Amino acid sequence: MSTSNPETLSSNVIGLGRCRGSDLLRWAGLPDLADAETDAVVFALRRVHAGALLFAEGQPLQHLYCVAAGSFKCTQTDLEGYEQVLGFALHGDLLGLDALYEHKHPSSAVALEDSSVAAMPLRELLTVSLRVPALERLLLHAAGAELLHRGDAQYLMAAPSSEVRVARFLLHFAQRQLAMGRSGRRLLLRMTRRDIASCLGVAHETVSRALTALAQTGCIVVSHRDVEIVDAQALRDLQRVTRGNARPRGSVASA
Amino acid sequence: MSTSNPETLSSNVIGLGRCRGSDLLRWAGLPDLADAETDAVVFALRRVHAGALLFAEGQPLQHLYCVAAGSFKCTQTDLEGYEQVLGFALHGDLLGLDALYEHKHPSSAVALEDSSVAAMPLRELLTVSLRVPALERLLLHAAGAELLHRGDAQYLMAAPSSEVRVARFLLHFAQRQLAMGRSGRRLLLRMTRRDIASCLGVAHETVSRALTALAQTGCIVVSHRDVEIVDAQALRDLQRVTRGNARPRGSVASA
DNA sequence: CGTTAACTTGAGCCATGTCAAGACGAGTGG
DNA sequence: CCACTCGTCTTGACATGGCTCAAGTTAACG
Repeated sequence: MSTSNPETLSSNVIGLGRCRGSDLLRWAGLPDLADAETDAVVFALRRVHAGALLFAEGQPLQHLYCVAAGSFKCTQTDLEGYEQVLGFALHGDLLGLDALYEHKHPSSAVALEDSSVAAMPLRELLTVSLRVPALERLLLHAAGAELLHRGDAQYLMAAPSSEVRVARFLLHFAQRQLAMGRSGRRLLLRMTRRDIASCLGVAHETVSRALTALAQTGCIVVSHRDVEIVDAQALRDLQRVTRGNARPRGSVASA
Repeated sequence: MSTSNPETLSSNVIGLGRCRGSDLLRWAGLPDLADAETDAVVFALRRVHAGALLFAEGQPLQHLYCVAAGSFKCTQTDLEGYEQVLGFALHGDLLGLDALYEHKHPSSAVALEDSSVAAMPLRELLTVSLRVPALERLLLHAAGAELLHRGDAQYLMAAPSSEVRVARFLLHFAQRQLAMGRSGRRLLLRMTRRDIASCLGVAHETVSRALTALAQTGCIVVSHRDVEIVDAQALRDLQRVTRGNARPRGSVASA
């Protein structure tokens, strides 16, 4: 185990049994809505060990979950058993929203590391949210955020070249890390290359090669799942490159 | 218009200036929630001509819209001006939900044909939904549906071969047509090949070729934007084909 | 310390993107 | 009603990026 920095880890909530509605609002990016009323609403925390399933495809919707600590991958399995990764959930993200249609989970959530979530019983949530407008706002805000993430994912997958896809993925991930107060340079990818590949719609070998290629240009430094973004601008510039003019031809862009 | 059952067809609402909350519930697939209370809630209908913009990227969120008649494409434009198609909205779908995060539209909606939408002022909606639980349910149901669509889109884009992507697209489209009471065999694609291509993450020429290829196998009959699914099972069978065993031609004896 | 999964790297070939040209259809104006 | 124009769609030719298969290395875990 290499992780030794306890301050970024929200170990304080892990182990405690519960959290308040106002906590969720803060985690989700709506601190202004936290008040005495939402303080009064409490939810149970639930630990999920690395690799464990939070909920599975096809299960009836019982709870919505809010990521308190750790991270998850959301997947869908097709008839042939191929696992499609839809996205990754970090601190403050809600899990299970896509089950609101039909009240049945269309996707699974698997913890990528030891994590904890706030479990929000749907039945209770629906009645309480009528009394507490802030909770309704939270749900809609989170749904909007989730839709944004999916849109971003489509944008990632639509990139013309695999190298661009990986570059966009890293930038996107850095952006989210930054939004939750962590470093936007140092990325700890908790998911496997295969997960990333599935999410981007390429072969996992291609992700490997793209990372190596990006590292050779000096944009990033890669060490296993530890990625440092050295030159974010260079990464962004990559995106305006299409197949045709992909070759930098040794032209050193005036810096 | 050939459809002769006036209940499913919403041509009656076109031209009329308004519709009721209970109408929206029925369109969205929640007929059981329609009652006197939701009958009392009225929204303005708004006509949108073919090719016209319903809302544009970056605009502040004023209304959510529910498609009463016609269809729309949802797009996102990146820095270089490339238009990414995120999906298509049909009768009963809500538009603008992804703006609930930040109250700013991250995507645009363009009518693919002469259409009409119910305009739901967000401010009013948020207060009224506290009184009328059915409306809150509608919002969450629609958000779930939208998330499902996005997930499906990712699944489409993740297919290994372009032929499979197009096959999945057709099946998916047929499924949605069927869900709203139309034929699941006869598809009228209101969008251009280029739109489909963007949505699937391939070149528009590739969509053309894939359609031709599928037509040659006899699965479908294509005439311009009019597609008939002749053998749905064959289309589905295609999906279990990966690149390696795509052409099970006379298996070549290992050289 | 042994076993397994994850990751990297290489080689070859096919699908698909790019470029280009032509056919078709819809809409417009005379 | 026809001629004209523009955008959409189709088809072809070619180069190449990325997928498949395969082997080797490293890290993780019991």
